Amino acid sequence: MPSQQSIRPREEEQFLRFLRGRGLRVTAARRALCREIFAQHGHIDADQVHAALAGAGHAVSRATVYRNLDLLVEAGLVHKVRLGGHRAVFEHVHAGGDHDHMACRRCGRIVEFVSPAIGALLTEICRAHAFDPGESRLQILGLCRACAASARPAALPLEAARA
Amino acid sequence: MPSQQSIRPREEEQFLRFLRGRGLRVTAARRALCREIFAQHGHIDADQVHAALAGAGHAVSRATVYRNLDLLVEAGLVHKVRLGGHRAVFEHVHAGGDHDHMACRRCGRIVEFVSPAIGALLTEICRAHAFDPGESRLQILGLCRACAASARPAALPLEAARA
DNA sequence: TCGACTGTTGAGACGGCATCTCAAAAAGCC
DNA sequence: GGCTTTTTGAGATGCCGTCTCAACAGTCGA
Repeated sequence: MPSQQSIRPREEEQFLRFLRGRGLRVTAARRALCREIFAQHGHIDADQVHAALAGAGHAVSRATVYRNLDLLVEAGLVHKVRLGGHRAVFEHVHAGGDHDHMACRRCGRIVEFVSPAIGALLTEICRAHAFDPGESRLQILGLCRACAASARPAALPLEAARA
Repeated sequence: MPSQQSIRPREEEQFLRFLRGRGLRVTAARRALCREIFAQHGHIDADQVHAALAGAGHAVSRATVYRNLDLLVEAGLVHKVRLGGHRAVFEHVHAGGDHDHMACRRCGRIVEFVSPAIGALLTEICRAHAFDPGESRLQILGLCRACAASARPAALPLEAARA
């Protein structure tokens, strides 16, 4: 059984390898950002990364956060997800990979789900339309169990329309 | 066979009924905006609506366009779709309804597709997670047939990662 | 180890899209 | 027509993200 400690630095190692492979420089900001991202659980947005870095004593500018988040995405270590068209959130790419999201409109909670069947259907659909798929986003916006329970039953009936 | 003419005003009627039912006022701007939206085909963004109204001699402010597009969405006559996290586009809610989108990263073309199988899977997934679905967005970003053909074969390999 | 080269950073300006503000105008009701 | 309330327009504002450019700091060769 591998020690818990050995897990975290692995992504940093991968990132450094990615940087060197590209001829990019290994800077303090990049290491700190990578470490901070992988110290977080779940989904985190650029502002939260910015704040977390400042909190950890590694204040960097917003521009640097955005630039290096993009690098982490390019390195394949992090996914960028836009839920609801607003601010983007970032998440670790886990080994299991390939999941989609349900976001609660009320409390903002994000739940991940996996459906290999949907992936297969998408591949089929793209083939049928001669469309070369790069990336797919599947999001369900609605109410999580807790918020649905506390919502007034007939206040704002959520039409089941899919957009 | 119903005349072609009878089709378009139907949405305006529905919109006016929606407005009256809500105690909202029927204004020239609202009628013009509704008429302009349903005179367009396919997807149209707020700026295009704004320009179309100006072109038709019914200039209204951007704020009014946004406010009333939201009303059309609330009325269930129009869908608001965010593709790629950028500017939102609006489309008529057709009778067939319930479709998703493929957007070409190069030329911006939007192709709609329908997959009842995916709808059924989503319903199932939501039930499994006790999640009350309001709306789902499924988008595939990639290259349309024409753009894929003209793209350099191995220039920017599109990773098939799903985010 | 040192210096030079070149990529990276920070601060703030900037950009796109959307929303907010508030006085003036218009709709609806009597 | 007069009154009340909603809607509108113009522009400010906000949010999220990107760009600019001078100063800084990795990296590499000598």
